[in-house]
Amino acid sequence: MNKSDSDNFRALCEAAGLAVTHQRQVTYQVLQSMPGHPSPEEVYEQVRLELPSIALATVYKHINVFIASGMFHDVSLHHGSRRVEINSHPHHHLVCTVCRSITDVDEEELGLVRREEKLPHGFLAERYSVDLLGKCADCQRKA
Amino acid sequence: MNKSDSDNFRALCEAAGLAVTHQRQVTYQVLQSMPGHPSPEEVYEQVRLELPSIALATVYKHINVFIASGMFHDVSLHHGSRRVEINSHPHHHLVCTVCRSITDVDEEELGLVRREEKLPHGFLAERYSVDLLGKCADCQRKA
DNA sequence: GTTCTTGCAAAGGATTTGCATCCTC
DNA sequence: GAGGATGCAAATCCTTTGCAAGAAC
Repeated sequence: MNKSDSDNFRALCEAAGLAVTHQRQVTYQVLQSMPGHPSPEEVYEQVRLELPSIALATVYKHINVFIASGMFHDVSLHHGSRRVEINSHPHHHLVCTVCRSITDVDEEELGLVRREEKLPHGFLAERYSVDLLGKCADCQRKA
Repeated sequence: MNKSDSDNFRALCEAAGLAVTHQRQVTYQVLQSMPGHPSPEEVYEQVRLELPSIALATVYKHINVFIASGMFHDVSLHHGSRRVEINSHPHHHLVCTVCRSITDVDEEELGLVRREEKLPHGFLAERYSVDLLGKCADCQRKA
């Protein structure tokens, strides 16, 4: 990690009220260097190359505080457990980032239009699902 | 369950190659009657009101076969474990329903436009995330 | 009668927690 | 030095699996 990256990380930690530890710094740097959407296990495997004695639980804690501080995001903001979609009408989801509630919105109600164009990577799309991430009325009131 | 619902369920089971059991029928009917996006636990609680001796594992099996047969869907099609979003550029996801791979697409590349309109339920949207569900090039080739 | 399904208990995977020790601030 | 962070092990949560007994075809 060069000096400016390190300074940047210090600044992020200060803003989030986090202590700057060597382990945290390595986890952060590994995350920045990873392509795609790694799982905690995969991050752990990479971090372990540099810090062989780090614990998986520590990497989990790092990921959790990084996400809580907004340094990274979760790919999926849905609940942790499986959820069954019952509504068979085409619709999308209002997902509250505070209470994680999921509310359906009918496709027409959303006002979202997709121009017919080819998708990259030769991907064949069958349907699409939109998550609008924000705050539900209840959580706005409480804030 | 009235006669036409019951006939409908029989037809769905036949199409999917499933035996019509009393437990399955009750689980199906409970799912149809539930609002929102229930978890397997929540479905189990409801089914248990009618069939006190049903096992949670059975409800899990029911949900799995129903989803596999397309009678219901999963709310989230992402991987089961947590995934970290590293790409900080506004983008969306191509999600393969076969191999569950997730590929990023830049916002501009997607050609999706949202008209500025109010959202229902007083929801305050901060950002939105689109999942395009379909088959990736690899899985199309293999099929 | 054969095959599929159920209920139970046990196993499995993912994630969190408690706690003693160690490191930042 | 006080408070937060680490590593370890155990605990917890969610989900699946193996299997004997029972029900559907």
